[in-house]
Amino acid sequence: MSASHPCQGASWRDRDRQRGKRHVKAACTRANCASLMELPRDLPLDGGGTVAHFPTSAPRIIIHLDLDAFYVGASRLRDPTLRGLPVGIKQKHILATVSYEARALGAKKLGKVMDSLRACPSMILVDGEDLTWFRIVSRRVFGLISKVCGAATPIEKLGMDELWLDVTQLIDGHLNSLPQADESGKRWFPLPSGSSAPSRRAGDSASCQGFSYGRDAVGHVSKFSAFEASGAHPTASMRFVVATHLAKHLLAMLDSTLGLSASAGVSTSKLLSKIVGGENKPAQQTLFAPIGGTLQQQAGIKARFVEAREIRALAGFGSVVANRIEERVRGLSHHEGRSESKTQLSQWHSVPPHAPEMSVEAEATAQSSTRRLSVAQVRSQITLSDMCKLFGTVQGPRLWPLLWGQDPSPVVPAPLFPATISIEDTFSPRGATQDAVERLVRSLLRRLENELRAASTESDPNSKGRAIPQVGLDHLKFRRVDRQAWSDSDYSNAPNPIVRYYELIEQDEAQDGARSSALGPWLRFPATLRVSIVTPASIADGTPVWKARNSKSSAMPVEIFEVERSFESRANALSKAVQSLEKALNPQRLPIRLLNLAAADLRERQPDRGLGSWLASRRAGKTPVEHEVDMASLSQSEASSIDLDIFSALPDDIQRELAAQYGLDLQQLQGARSDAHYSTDAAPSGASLQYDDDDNLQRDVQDRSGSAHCEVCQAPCLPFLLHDHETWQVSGLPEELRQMELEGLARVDEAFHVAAERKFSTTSPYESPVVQERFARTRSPSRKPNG
DNA sequence: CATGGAATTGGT
DNA sequence: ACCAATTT
Repeated sequence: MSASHPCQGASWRDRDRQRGKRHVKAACTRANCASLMELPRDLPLDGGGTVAHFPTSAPRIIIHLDLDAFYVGASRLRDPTLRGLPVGIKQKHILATVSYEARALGAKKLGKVMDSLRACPSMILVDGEDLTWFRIVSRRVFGLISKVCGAATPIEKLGMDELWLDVTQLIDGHLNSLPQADESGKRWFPLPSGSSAPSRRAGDSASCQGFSYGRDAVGHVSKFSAFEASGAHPTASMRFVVATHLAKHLLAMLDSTLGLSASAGVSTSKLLSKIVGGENKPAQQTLFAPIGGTLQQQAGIKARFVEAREIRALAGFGSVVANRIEERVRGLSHHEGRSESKTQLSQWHSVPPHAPEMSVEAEATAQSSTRRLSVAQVRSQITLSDMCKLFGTVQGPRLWPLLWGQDPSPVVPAPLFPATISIEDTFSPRGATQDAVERLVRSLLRRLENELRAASTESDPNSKGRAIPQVGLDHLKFRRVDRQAWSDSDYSNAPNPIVRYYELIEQDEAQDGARSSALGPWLRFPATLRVSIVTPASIADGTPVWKARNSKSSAMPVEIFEVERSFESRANALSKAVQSLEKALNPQRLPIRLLNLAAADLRERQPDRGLGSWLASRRAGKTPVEHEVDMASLSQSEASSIDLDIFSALPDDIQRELAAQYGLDLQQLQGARSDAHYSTDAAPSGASLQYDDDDNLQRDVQDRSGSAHCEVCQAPCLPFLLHDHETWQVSGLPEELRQMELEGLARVDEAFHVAAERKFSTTSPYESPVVQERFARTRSPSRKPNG
C-alpha cells in the first residue's frame, strides 16, 4: 500500500495517458517475428536469456504434468472393468469429469448428469463425492514423480491432478557432467536415485535408472515455439531437448508403474508450461521453448504465444478476475447503452451436445469474437494501474505480467502435509441432524488418521528420495455396489443408468484391531479444531442475509491422538468439542445448511495436554506419545508394477470377469503373480475391492435404489437428484423458516425462491405436480422473480 | 451461467 | 482469531 509501489509510480501514470506511444519495439529476428511486438517499457521479465554463461543466465526449465481425466483414471485403477467404457464421475447432479470415451459420445465435463445421459445413455456413472481414493492415487503420483526426479527437484502441486516441476538443476547438472554419447549417438540420462522402474531382481539398483535420448526433441512442438527457427544457442536448445525426453520418461513411468495416463507441457515458466501442455491431450506432450535471441525478443515470442487466447486460459485468471476485467473493458468502450446485467444469460444452454469439438485455437477465436475477450484485447485496454485499481496492489501487479506471457513465480515445493484438512457437507432446509453431525465428525477423524498417521508397514530401506511419509491409506478396502438410478417402470422414457458406488468398508469397532495394527504413530498433530457453519440468515441485524458463514475454533482435544483408545471413544471426544463450538456459533439453533470441520495448525509434536488430563495420564502411567518417525519413502510394493498386484487383490469373481473380458488366462496370471511376489513384502499395494456376499445388504441396496422421497416435502424424487431437491425445493418449509416468514423476513424468502426457481428449471421434467403446486403456493407474492 | 469439495491468501 | 474472497 505504500506510495512507492510500482503501479503508482510516475512511469505508469504516463503510460496510462499516452498508451501505445511509449512502447518499445522488441527487436525482430527474421524467423520468428512476423509482426512487430510492442511491449510495455517496464514490463518485468521473468528471466531467461541466452546461454552465454550457461546455466546461470539460462531460462528455467519447467514441466507441467496433468493427469488425464484424473478421477476416471483413478477409478479404473481400483476397478479395471471400467477400462474402455464411457464413464462419468458424478458429484451431486453434475459430472466432475468424464472419460474420453464418453466425451466422444457427447458427454461434457462439468455438464449436468441428465444432459450427458441423453447424449450417452450407456455411460456408467461413478459416484465421485467421496474423495478418499482420489487422494490416495494423487499421493502416489506425487510420490512417484518426486522419487524419479530426486529430492532436490522442486515439485509444486495444484489440486489433486496437476503438478509443476522445476527441472532446471536436474537438467543442467546432467549437461554439465559431459555425458558421453554411445555409438548410435544416444546419451544416457542417469536419474538421481533409483527410479521406480520395477526392479525384479535384487541387486539391480540405482545404476541403471534413467533414460537414453537422442538429439531431437520428442513430442509436439508448439507452433509458437522459436525452438528451431531463431538460431538459439545449441546448448540452449539441448536443454529443452533433454527436457522433452525427461517429460516423456515421466509420462511413461506414470503409465507403466501406476497405470495412469497424463499429458505434459515443457517451457520456461509455470504459466507457459501449463498452457502449452493443454495443446495436445490426452497422453501427449508439447514443448514451447521461447529461447532464441535477446531477452526482448524472447519476451516478444512469449507475448505472441498468449495473445490470441482468452484470458481464462491463464492460470490465475479465474471467473471473478475474468469477469471483472471484461466488465471494465466493456465499460471503457461505452458506445453501448445496454445494461450489462445478466438478464438474458440463461439461454446459452442451446448448444447441442453433439457439436463437433473445435480446436483450442478455433474455439478461442470464436469466443473472443463474440463475448469472451482475448489476451490481446485486454492488453490493449487495460494498464497495470487499471489492474491495481481492479485487484489491489498485491494481485494487480502479480496478474498483469501474465498477460504478456511473463510469469516469474517460482515452483514452490509442496509441503509434506497440507496446512489444513477439512471436510464439509451441505444439508436440506431442515438443517443438519445430530446424526449427520456425528457422521461428519467420524469422517473427519477417519481422514485425519488416514492422512496423518504413518502406515505400519515397513518402509523401503533402499529409497533415498524425498521423504514422502507413507501414510496409513493403503489398507483401505472398498466394496463395489451398483444401483439403478431409478426403476424402469417409473420413467420409461428416461435413460436409466447404473450408478456405481465404492463404499469404504467400515473399519470401526468390529475391526478396530485390524485398523490399529495397520496404522502407525501420528506424523502430524493438528492443534486447532475449527467449525464453520452456514445458516439461512442471522436475525440480529435489520438486514437479514441469505448466507452467513461463521466459524469458531478451539484447541483440538488431545484424546483423538491416543491411539490405544477405541475409535469410538476418540470420535466422541471430537464430537464433544465440535458440539460446543457449534453451540457457541449457533445459539439460536437455526438450521445448519452447511457444516465444515477443519483440522488446522499441524504440529510435528503432540500439543501439550491441558493440566487436568496430563495429570490423569500420569496417574494412569502413560506418557504422551512421541516418536522419532522414520519418514519412509514409497515402499517397494508401491513402486513396483502394480497391475498384477491390483489384479491379485481383486476378489475372485472380478478376476474372472476381467480375464473373460480381456481373454486372459487366469491360471497363468495367478502363476505370474506368485512369481512377481517372490521378492519383498507380500502386502499388495492399492486398495482391494470386495464384493459383498451378504444377501441382506444387497437387498437393502436394491430397496433403496428404485425411488426416493424428499425428506422435506415427501415428493418422489430421483435418488441422485435428492440432494438438490431437498436443498432447493420450496415446499414444506421447515418450522424455522416458516417462522421467519411470518416475522416478515420476506427477503430471505425471496432469495430462497429465486434460487429455487433457477434450480427447478433444469430438473422440471421429473418434478411431481404436487411439488410444483406447492412451489407456486409458497412463492412470495410481493415481488415475484420475473418469469 | 452453475456445479461441489477443499485449499490458500489477504485483510481486519 | 476470524472471515471473506478466490481458484481449481
